[in-house]
Amino acid sequence: MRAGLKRDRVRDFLLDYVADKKPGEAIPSERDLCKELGVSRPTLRAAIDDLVRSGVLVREHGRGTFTGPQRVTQALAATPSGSFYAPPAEGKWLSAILEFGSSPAGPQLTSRLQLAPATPVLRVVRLRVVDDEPMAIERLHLPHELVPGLVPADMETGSFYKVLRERFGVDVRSAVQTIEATVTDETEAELLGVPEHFPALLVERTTRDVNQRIVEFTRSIYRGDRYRVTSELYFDAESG
Amino acid sequence: MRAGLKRDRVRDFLLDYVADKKPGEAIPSERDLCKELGVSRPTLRAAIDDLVRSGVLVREHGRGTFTGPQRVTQALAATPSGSFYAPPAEGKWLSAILEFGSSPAGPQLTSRLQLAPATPVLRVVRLRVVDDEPMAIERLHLPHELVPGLVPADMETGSFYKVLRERFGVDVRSAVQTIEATVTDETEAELLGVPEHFPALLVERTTRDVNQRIVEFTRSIYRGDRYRVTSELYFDAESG
DNA sequence: CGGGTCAACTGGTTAAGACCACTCTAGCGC
DNA sequence: GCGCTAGAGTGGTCTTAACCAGTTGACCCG
Repeated sequence: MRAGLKRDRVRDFLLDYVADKKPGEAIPSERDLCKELGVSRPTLRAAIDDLVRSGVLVREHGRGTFTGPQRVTQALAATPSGSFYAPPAEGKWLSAILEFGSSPAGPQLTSRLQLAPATPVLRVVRLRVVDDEPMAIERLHLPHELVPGLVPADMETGSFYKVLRERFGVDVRSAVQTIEATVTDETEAELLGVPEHFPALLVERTTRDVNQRIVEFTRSIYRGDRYRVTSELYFDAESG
Repeated sequence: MRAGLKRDRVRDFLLDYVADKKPGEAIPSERDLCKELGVSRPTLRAAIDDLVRSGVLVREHGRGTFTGPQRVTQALAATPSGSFYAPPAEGKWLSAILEFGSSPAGPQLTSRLQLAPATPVLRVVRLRVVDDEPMAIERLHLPHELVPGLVPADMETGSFYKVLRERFGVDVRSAVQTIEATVTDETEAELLGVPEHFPALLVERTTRDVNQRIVEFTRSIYRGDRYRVTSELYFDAESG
């Protein structure tokens, strides 16, 4: 109940429901789910809409609603054996922490993180390295109060999201991400070991936890010759 | 009424309305628009939702709804109004056909389209233009037998997928797409009206119909200053 | 004149219900 | 046995009608 919006609670319920289903399995009909969850159909449909948009569910008119063809977290896999979010389990990833410090949010981050301008924000810049080769530069910003006692070493290896969950009880749930093309500036080129004006992907990501609180805003530069975003799209009958 | 869905008519109305507005200008309040267009607020909001998702409009709680920033944002998930194929400003898109012809598949396309090397393949290069501004270069390849009698004019306006469905009975269903960063070469720069070595997105897409047949392989160059890919992700409990 | 308060906007969420369109299947008629 | 049809079930769309939650500015009081 704490989570606030019914739509979000319904969506989370469906995520849990779908978690141990195989791709293509049917979920209960909308009318049944309404009764079971005690919400109206528009609300239920709004929740399903979210999941359809992100590929978790697939609707088929007249037949039913089914789990999507694959796990969402794998849908945007980057080339080197891992998603944009989860470094590969093989453990070859390392991060060199270039900056680590707290300062007021300032005007930019105020809107990005939806905080008051004076709220302390932890800023971390890290260079992500695989097999001694620099791959990406990540600039993370998170409300400092969320992670009291976090130290740079926590972010050098392993999954940061795991640390968030297990040490700070922050349960990351969703993210909105934009990807655009750019070229490296002088600093970025040097850090990544590529020429200046080299092709690169600029990825901005806003991450939320189960309660829809904004957990982090991250702006990353990925080497254009090492990263590729793959996705699978499904059309409904009317898409042009 | 011909257009069918009210939501779509409302969306088209708003697209026209917004067409000659500067970025950041306000549009009428939702309640006023309801009265003016004779639709209910949920319907009106559904239309606005589409445009917000695709970046045409921006909402601000308590203040109003405004026209979005210049950049065209595309949702990675195929939604009726914001797919990779029918971008937001649907009505205003034009395509200049630069090449249009058939030739044997050759070694490259043999694997891409999964055809025999001698199979005739229709190759189309088109420059996509919005408001007299070049936005992208598309190189399409499709098995010629799929679209007998297709002429260049079929691809200059409107939705190509609609033509496929209604004229040739080819029902596009899914696509696998990869996005990477690149910079324009001399030819591309000239066509797109940008400097050489300008940031751009290279998008490759393999499209299949309902029977899992490969319908097309497309390689496109999108202007980096006009395109941005947006996606929404949900994590399940175990994602790291 | 300054400052706080409140009313009137704005968008945000939810409800309950009606009807349409599509899919599948059981059962009827041949 | 085969083929068609009718109905039940599914998602798709739309309406009316509330109420919640930020934002703004006019107004009143000190």
